[in-house]
Amino acid sequence: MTATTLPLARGSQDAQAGTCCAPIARRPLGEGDAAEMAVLLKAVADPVRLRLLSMIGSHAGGEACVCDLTDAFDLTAPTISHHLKVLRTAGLIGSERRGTWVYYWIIPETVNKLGALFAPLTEPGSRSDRPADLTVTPA
Amino acid sequence: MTATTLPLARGSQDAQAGTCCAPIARRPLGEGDAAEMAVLLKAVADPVRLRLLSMIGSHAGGEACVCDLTDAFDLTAPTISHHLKVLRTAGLIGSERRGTWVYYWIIPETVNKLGALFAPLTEPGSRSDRPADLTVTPA
DNA sequence: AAGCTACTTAGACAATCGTCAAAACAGCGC
DNA sequence: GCGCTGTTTTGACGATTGTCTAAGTAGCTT
Repeated sequence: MTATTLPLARGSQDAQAGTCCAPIARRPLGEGDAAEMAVLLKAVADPVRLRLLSMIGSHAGGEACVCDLTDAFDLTAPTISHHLKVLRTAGLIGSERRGTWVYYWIIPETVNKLGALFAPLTEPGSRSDRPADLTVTPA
Repeated sequence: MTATTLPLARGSQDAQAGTCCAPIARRPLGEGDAAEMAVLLKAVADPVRLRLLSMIGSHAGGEACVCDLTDAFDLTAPTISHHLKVLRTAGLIGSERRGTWVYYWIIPETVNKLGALFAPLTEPGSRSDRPADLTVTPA
């Protein structure tokens, strides 16, 4: 099998690649968008998968073979393979077999969705620290 | 070797608030940093908690009481309370009781850690040749 | 104080997750 | 072909998670 591309269909209003929704504190996340992003987040919410993703993304040449990854962990090969499958199913990485080894690379569009979700709000004049006070007088 | 594996959890060396580590594809994530970020990500890797966080962060006044949040879900109050506790334990939100109601607000420093981790990949050609000096606006 | 509302804690349950050992699959070299 | 190495699949196991009901705590109003 070759590089997998997850359907991840029906993003609400994502006309742009690498974006699903507005930053988390900009506007309430819709039910569908939340579900979609949760799938992505579940895939990275594991220390092993986080390190795998990071090792793949920062590896020279932009890709890494499984043999490069396994030694860094105290886990069996099937477990590493399982984690890679989770990342691949989520659309975070792609894979391809070339001869003996299988290579993995990051799919930046998907990673960028996460970055966009937690993008800092640079919008001035809004809260972002402690609650104002009991005086809730909106402008 | 420097203190790469500190027994006390405390984060590697983040003098910078709202930042834990370099972006995920910049350099391999350390074991401790990955564990720390995974805790944060697990807290957010749920559609209900994602929406809660978003509803709180985007609520007028910068805070929301539980009564504002419960109606949006088809879940019992204890379940909502449980999810809020998970978010609060992770340091993503703060809470305070004022009279009858309990108010929640976002802690942006923690959310920014997630944003920094998935910061967009800029130059796909050059990696790890710079010591990752991202400077987040200190609020 | 008694009753009411808002919210949290405690305990239980099925479902999912992370891990492993064993087996299977895919290429390469002899 | 046969054996060897690299990677994935299968099946199983305990641990964790999301949800509920029931009961508890905190504050207001009478």
